Amino acid sequence: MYGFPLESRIFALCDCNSFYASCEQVFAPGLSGQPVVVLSNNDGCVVARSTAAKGLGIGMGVPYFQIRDLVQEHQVKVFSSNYELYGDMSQRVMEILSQFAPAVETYSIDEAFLDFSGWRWEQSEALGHQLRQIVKQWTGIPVSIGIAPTKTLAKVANRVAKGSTGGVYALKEEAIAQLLATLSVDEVWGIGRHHAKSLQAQGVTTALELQQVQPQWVRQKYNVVMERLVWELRGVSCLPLELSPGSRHSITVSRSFGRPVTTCAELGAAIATYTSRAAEKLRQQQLSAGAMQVFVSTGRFATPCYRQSQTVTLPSATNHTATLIQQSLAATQRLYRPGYAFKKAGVILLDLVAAAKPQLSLLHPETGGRSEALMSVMDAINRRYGAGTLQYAVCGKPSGWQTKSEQRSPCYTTQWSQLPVVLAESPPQSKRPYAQP
DNA sequence: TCTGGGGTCCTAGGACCC
DNA sequence: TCTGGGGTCCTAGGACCC
Repeated sequence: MYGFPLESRIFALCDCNSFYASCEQVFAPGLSGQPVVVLSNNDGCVVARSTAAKGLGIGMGVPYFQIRDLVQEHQVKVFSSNYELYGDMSQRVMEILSQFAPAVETYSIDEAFLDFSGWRWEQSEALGHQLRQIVKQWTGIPVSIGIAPTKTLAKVANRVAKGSTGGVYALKEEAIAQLLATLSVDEVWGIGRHHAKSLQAQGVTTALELQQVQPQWVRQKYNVVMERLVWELRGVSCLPLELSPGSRHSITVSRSFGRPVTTCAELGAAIATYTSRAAEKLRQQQLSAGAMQVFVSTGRFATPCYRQSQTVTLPSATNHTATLIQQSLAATQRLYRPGYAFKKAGVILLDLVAAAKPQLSLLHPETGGRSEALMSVMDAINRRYGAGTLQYAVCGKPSGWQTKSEQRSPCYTTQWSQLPVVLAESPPQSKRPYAQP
């Protein structure tokens, strides 16, 4: 009806099923087929459910306290999240995919878009099945694969694949309209709660109706993002595969607290810790930040609600922990208001540029991780080589502002200070060298 | 009592300059 | 004293994703 671009493309979306829950099941084979849920950082909400857990009616994002009875009754196995494990498994899956597809875009920790354009439809489908089998065999992770002429349609196809026994579904041109008619508009990739409600009020309730709406109207009423989406639903590819996602635009570290925080000192301690972690990420990626944002807030459901942020332009781009902590603490003092119960805070590093100077980084010799002891050594090094002075010590025993998983984490109980420390000097990356003063 | 964390992109509106 | 328009840059906030 609308026709495809001359050079028609084929995209595949490979999505790991119940990814975090599947990872846990890989390392506890007895749990295969059992109800398993994984909780968010503070053991607050459900962030992944195995198929059996979904079958019990446990919803995504549901607060844990609401399902506690259900968990007991059905002996659901509950895990706190282990992002290092999931990151590692993700990498293994992505490596396998890159061996079998010419171009792979890692879209998220558990999803990748693949370019299948070189193949015919039948070949694509066969390749999908082959890939699915190999990923399962080599990593233990089950995946679903949706194949279609655009990324947005590949998302739709993936939903079908997830529901089918084969785990692979190819959406050909002639089947698009029929499938979209069965999909409600809020289930389309890129249509969130807000836009769905607004569209429904305009009489656009299914994905097919959205496909048939005038792109110009959508652009005027909403924005260019949704206009692209309409074209994509029509089979016209507007979202290319992003193979080399440019280096990060921002780095965030934020947490909600285990209990309400009311004093400025405690709030500062939390923010100093987050800043330290953010600076670490910065150095790992060989970047420096030109600005930073600090934000604090009471609980989302609290009354009165207080939510404020401060953006600070740094005198010069830096990735020194001490300098960044100094700035973040000053911002915290400006943001703090007595009388409020703070439940969350965070730090966002902005205006990232490639770090010009060689950066010193410390890694645990065995695990490659960090510890408080290492962090304080790192601060000492920053003090010696960097410009700022350390005003705040990032140490201390676990307390309320650490999450439950952090409190459980061995990095707060092991005496790593007694272990030898490895000092590595990484060469500068001069893609966009930062001007020397 | 207990409600995640880390990102991206777009737009509107204000400040500022010529 | 009165009166502009257009361009750019920046920021805050909204909306979306997993």
